[in-house]
Amino acid sequence: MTAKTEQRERSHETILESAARLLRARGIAGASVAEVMQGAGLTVGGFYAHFASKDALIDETLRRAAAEMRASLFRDLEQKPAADRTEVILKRYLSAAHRDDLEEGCALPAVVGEVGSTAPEHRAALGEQISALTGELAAHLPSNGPLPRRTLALGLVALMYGGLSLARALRGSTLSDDVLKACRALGAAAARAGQGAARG
Amino acid sequence: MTAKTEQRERSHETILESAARLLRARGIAGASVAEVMQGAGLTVGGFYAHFASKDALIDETLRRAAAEMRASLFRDLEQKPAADRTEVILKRYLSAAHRDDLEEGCALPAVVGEVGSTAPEHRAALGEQISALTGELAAHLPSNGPLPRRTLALGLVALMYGGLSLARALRGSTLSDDVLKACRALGAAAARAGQGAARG
DNA sequence: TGTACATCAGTGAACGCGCGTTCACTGATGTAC
DNA sequence: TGTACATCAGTGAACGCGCGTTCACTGATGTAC
Repeated sequence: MTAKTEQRERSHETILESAARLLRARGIAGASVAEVMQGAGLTVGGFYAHFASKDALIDETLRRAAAEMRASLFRDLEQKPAADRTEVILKRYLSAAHRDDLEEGCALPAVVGEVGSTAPEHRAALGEQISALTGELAAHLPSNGPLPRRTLALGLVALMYGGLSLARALRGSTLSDDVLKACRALGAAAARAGQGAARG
Repeated sequence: MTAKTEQRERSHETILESAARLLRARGIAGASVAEVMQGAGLTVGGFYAHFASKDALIDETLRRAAAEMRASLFRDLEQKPAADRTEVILKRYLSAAHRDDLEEGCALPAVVGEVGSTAPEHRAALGEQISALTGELAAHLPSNGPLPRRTLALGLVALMYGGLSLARALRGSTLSDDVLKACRALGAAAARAGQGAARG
């Protein structure tokens, strides 16, 4: 592999990392091509040698960011007792640290609203990532309750996303902390009920 | 009251209605002043005789839209048995009809993400409305369970917002319907558990 | 190994566009006498 | 009641700005002989 090719791949990677940071912190519209390139130590003009369009960049960044999120959310989960895993996941996702780490946390709060209103072109990429997250979460949930595993997982994804998104929007107030706490409690209650309501 | 004053008030109202429609369908950045005025049958220039800035318009529109949402969400609830009210609320908010009626439904999906990332200037207005919604919801929940009423209410608000927001973003796929259904099921399970877990 | 040419990652200025906001203006309504 | 002037809701063109995208170019790297 030539030095030129290496350089190119390194730049591509750096651009994606810069884009991920900006996407998470400022959303799709807020992550301008110029600023993404500046964050990668490059200038605007070179962008189109790496990506066909801003939309292509966003799709690729979305996929990357979601994969990173899944990796960190489910990391080392086998070490925990099966019965505790749901609560561990809820605690990780709905933590003050995650809420406050705008540049490295989950990208959904910055992206979902725009996909629903002004950026429907990213619907497919978002759908894939929501499916992947739900599937992986379902695999970590104990089975056999009144709620099908996938139903519980999909509901928990919506609850976690909703709670984090609201908590970020309300950052700085006690209401923000209350939202996180309430979602953790509600999620845990639902998981217990959904998995073993018959046990009382 | 003079004809001039009446005209002015009518215009103010029409602008707010147009703004509400655009805000719900396209979010804060997507609701441009020019298009809001056009939707009210007026031209751009006249806007600043009615509002100090776009931010002032958005704050006022947000308050109006949230109040309308509460009114429709809790309408005629006294007619339902107390034990069914939570599920009625979940069904109303997490319905396909609500998901598909972009211009008249809840404004939160179009607004929360932006407030969290690029429009923190509306944090206070949003916080007030989330508090109001949570308070009113809590008042409709039966009390005495392991989860405090307000905790349950706050969790349900996050779940409902999260579910509707995701369902709108994924509009057109079966996944979107699945999200609504899962959130209704999870919300109902949590409410039952939260209110009377001791009963088994 | 040394030279001449080709490649191509990245630069930086320019484009057309839509944005929020401003402002000189118009013309219907309201007021004073 | 009729006339002259004041008010003010709304118009429409213009502003400066940031956006995504294009493109002629530079200069270091790679290739051929």
